[in-house]
Amino acid sequence: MDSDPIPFRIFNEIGIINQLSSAVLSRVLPHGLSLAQFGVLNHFVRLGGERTPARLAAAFQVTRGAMTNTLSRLEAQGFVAIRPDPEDGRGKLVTITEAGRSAREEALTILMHEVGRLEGKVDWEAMAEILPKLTTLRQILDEERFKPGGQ
Amino acid sequence: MDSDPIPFRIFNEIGIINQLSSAVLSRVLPHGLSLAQFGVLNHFVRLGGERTPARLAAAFQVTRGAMTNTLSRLEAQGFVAIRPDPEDGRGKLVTITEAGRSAREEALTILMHEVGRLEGKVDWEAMAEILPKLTTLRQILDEERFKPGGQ
DNA sequence: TACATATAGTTCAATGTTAAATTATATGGA
DNA sequence: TCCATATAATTTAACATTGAACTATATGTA
Repeated sequence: MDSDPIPFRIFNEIGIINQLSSAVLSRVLPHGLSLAQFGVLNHFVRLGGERTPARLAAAFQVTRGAMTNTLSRLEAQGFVAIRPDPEDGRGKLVTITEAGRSAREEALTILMHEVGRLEGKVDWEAMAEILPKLTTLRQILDEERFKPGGQ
Repeated sequence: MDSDPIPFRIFNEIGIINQLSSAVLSRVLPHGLSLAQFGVLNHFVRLGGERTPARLAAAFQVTRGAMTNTLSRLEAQGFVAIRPDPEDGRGKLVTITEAGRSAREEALTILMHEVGRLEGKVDWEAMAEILPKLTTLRQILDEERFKPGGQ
């Protein structure tokens, strides 16, 4: 591993961190929420308004099929409301419900508590410093079309 | 997103980078290899010798079920050889075959080429600097039992 | 020795993802 | 207006993963 080229080592560490963190976080989420589902609720709470499924899929860098699946489950639980787009017969408009807000609130509390377990172990100051570099890398991968098949 | 606590922002960026990078890398891999399969072949080329499935599962931080699946596919393609452990009736011993070495070699070349597309775009010097911090975070998550259900 | 417990590996259902095919609606030019 | 093309969303098959249940073998202790 030490002998691997830097890019491979970076992608490898990132893959493992993602595996470890998402396994735990999704395990503690309430209401059977997945991380993807929580992400959508969070998105709505912070940005407000309505979004088309296509726009959500783009925001989360997943295919529309994946977003259809996520939204169906959220709708089945009553956490989002979906209506036809009055201005585009092909489209739909999604928004969060009150139940969705409550679920997101509860989930956020639990996630914060779980992450709190790492307090004193992880040097979050150091992590804050590397965050911009991660963001830059993410943006480059995104722009470089080093990304899923655009559909 | 800017308003999220640092840990969430870190895990979020890491999740997206992982999604983008693994989607592309697995798409270009030859012989229908998955990243997990490539990882196992790579492991054997670099470390040599034989390993039990359990040890491989631990090394890659996946469940044994997942490793059973990965090894079955590798064996079906003739890329690894699996034999009973002569010293433990429950166990098996896995190693890479010549065909596996060739496949890994070819895959590595293709992956390097794909990553090469990012040359001049990504500042790998900066990435090399954050690597130790990622490694530290990964180790903490690992030790903290902030990890999948141990089985 | 015998039994309780631990460990190795497999199998299964459920979930989330991609990629491709499909249906429905928009849009822009001939 | 008509048609070619683009876009929105869904559906489906294939796949990797988890977590739990299961079988088989080891190990340690009474």
